[in-house]
Amino acid sequence: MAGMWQCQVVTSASTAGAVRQGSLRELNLAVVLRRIAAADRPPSRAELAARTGLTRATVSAVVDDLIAGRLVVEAEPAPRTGAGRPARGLLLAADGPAGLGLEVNVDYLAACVVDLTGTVRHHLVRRADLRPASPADALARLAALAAEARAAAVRDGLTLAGAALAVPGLVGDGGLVRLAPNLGWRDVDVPALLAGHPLAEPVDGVPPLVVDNEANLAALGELYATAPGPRSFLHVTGEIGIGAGIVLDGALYRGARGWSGEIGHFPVQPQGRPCRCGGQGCLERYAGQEAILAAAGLPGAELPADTAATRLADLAEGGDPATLAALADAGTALGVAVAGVVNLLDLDTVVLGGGYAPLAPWLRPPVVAEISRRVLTAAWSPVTVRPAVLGAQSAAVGGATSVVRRIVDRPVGWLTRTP
Amino acid sequence: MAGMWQCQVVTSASTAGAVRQGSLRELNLAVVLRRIAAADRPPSRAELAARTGLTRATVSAVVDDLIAGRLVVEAEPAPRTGAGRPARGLLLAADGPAGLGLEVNVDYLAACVVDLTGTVRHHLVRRADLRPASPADALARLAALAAEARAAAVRDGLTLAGAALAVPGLVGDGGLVRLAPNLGWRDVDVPALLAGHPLAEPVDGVPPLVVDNEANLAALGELYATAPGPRSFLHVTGEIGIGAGIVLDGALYRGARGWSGEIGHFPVQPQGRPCRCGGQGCLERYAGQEAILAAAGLPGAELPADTAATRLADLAEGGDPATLAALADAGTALGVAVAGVVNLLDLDTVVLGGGYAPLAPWLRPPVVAEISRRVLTAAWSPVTVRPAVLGAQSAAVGGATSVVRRIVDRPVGWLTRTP
DNA sequence: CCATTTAATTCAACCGCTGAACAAATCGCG
DNA sequence: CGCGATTTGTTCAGCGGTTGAATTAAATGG
Repeated sequence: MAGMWQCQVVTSASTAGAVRQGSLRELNLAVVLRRIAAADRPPSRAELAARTGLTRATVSAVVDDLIAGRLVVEAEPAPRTGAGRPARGLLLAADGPAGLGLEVNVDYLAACVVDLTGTVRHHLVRRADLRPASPADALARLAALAAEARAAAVRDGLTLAGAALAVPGLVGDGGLVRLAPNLGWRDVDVPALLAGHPLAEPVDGVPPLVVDNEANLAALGELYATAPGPRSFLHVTGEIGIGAGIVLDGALYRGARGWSGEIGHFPVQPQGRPCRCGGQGCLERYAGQEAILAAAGLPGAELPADTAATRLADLAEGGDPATLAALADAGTALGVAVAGVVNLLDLDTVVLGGGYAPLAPWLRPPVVAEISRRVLTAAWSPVTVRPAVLGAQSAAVGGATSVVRRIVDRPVGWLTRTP
Repeated sequence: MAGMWQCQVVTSASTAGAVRQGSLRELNLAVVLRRIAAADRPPSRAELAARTGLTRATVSAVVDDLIAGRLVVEAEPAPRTGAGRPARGLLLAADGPAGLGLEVNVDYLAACVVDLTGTVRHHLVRRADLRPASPADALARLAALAAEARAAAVRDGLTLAGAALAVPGLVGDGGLVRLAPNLGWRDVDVPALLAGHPLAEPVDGVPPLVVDNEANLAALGELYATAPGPRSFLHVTGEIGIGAGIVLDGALYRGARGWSGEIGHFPVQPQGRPCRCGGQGCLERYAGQEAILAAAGLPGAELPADTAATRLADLAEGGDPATLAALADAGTALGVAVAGVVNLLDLDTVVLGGGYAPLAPWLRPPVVAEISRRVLTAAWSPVTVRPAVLGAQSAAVGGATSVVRRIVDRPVGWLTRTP
């Protein structure tokens, strides 16, 4: 709201369709459910009414719908408050819909199940070098892992409401992976390759699948895991490539075609090292995994991403001079890029995720230094730089959470779907 | 808070309040009015009903409200169509509310009046070197110009619904100008200095004032002037400093504190020329007005912004080698920065505004070249680079338009305000 | 001149929120 | 132990606003 005074905030004016009679209930279901999800302790109907501005009567009716739809349950132990009839707390249901998060990466496959409360109920990881595997083969193995996760969810009485697949590459419309360089994928049509597998077809209770970039889903995971934390931030994922997820006002910014966040080719040294992208001096050539390993004098450029980060962290912990210097240089390059982004987008939080998370103790100081050198507004309000709270494989968790988060944001979609 | 009238999509994770009964009409007023504003020819009630999904009965009721509130008029000459009762076209009223746009810049003051249809009804410009003037003096002269514009609007039967002031600097909450380096302003409290002047106090029919960055308002002006054009783009304003307005999905992105768009200190040459910001090799030192003039061998670094741009354009037109080389270098530097932004935000349109607009014929080629070199996704879909359709002083027009645009986006605010 | 066609209005029905009254459940005090 | 105070949650008439169909309005075409 800066730059504005006498500022009228508009309450959700959609450019899309008209607001029909039923939309009222649809919107209020979302308002109440979001409030329940965001509360730190189970709120009562009366409290929700006071907070939202709705009547207690309306809140009761809305809550009845939510309970009937298995999205909300009443907390059994009534929390003793002062005088008066004791309130019945409302909680998100832990045994209702759940989300399935999947990830295919260079050296592992992952699947996880997250319930409506955001709890990770299952998390399966299979290490495997997938670079030699064909896309069809990799996806077949992923489907098997997904079936395993789904069976575990069913055993818990959960209903999978959808699935999200994280891939390290550019994703186009319809689940088409245009390019995933480190996997060696190009124009891989994921739904087509999964045809026949239960994941791909929305029959029965089987969910449809959305495919997204791993950096995007990791950023969403961070958003949900830190709620109510900052609602706008930059989430930088350092792997072989460097990706950024941009969260603006609580929503992931995807860009015109869904390809936002390409920070790896930010020019940190325009006359510097040539890059395979055709440019020169790209960030990736200074703060990418291979560049850091090379600068630290480590041979294994073929190391798995998290192994590489752990190796570097161990060496830095031990005070290895070459590693410390490599990390300082990488942090400076990263700081130049991050400062540029912060200047452009006026963000107050930067999250170091993926392989950068374990290296944050050494990367953070140079990043902070570059920010305070280059960001003009840093003098008025500081920029927070911190490691991601979710560690590696946060993309799968973020994807699964985004599935259930969609239900919280628009519960009518779930309510009208269940028999 | 991201923005003043940023269109919130209903399904977004907004913490907004509850939807009451009256909100229904409020939202539908906006839906119908926006549809009328966006139509290329005056739509009938029946057509609006079909497009929005509302009933004809509802649309009629809504339109009655809008006509009663002087926001909409019926087009008199009924456009002859085929058989059946002829439709009565609906238009935005040209004699209802209007917006006042103001601009204070280094070498001129401007005021303009824009009516609801987006037509610029009046545009007053006073050339004056404002650098020696005190903020209070500059604002007093601006207030006189505003009064003149207001009188002209009243003569046309227009009602000013609000005013927006563009300043070349960082604007904080409450209309506080934190820093406007080229004006020599620091922590200037605009509303306080205007106290007593009719602009500042919302008495009578006199509008309240919002203060905003000139690059932001210029970008909004471009958005409205090109509608229905691209809904996401980067608008780069080249003056003494370089500012960027970021429009994402039809709304100006303001950043966490309203200070987004600082592109002038994008690192195009990290080991390059030192900059007054403390960094090195900032874009401003290569593509700012002073840098271009110096490289072209022009002495007058003190030239007014538009004069400087015109001078350079004239010289380039005449084939002056030094000027052509200076513009090529500036374009390359600009292209490096723009490519970084496009990579990050996945935008498909870049607009060269302000002083860059007349120089676009020479700046565009190197910018395009850098984009195609450095933007990975450019291969799949091209990035458009073009000059701004509004010339200089577009910020005042953008500000005035933003005032009336706010009414279109939330007509209930106007309807409940008129006696 | 009348059937046809499309536009706009009217009106009873209905949906969902409101506000107030009422029932439920617990605490505090005598 | 009992009764008022207090707060929660539900019930119900009322009402704003949309819906859908019927009705009126105003043109074209044979």
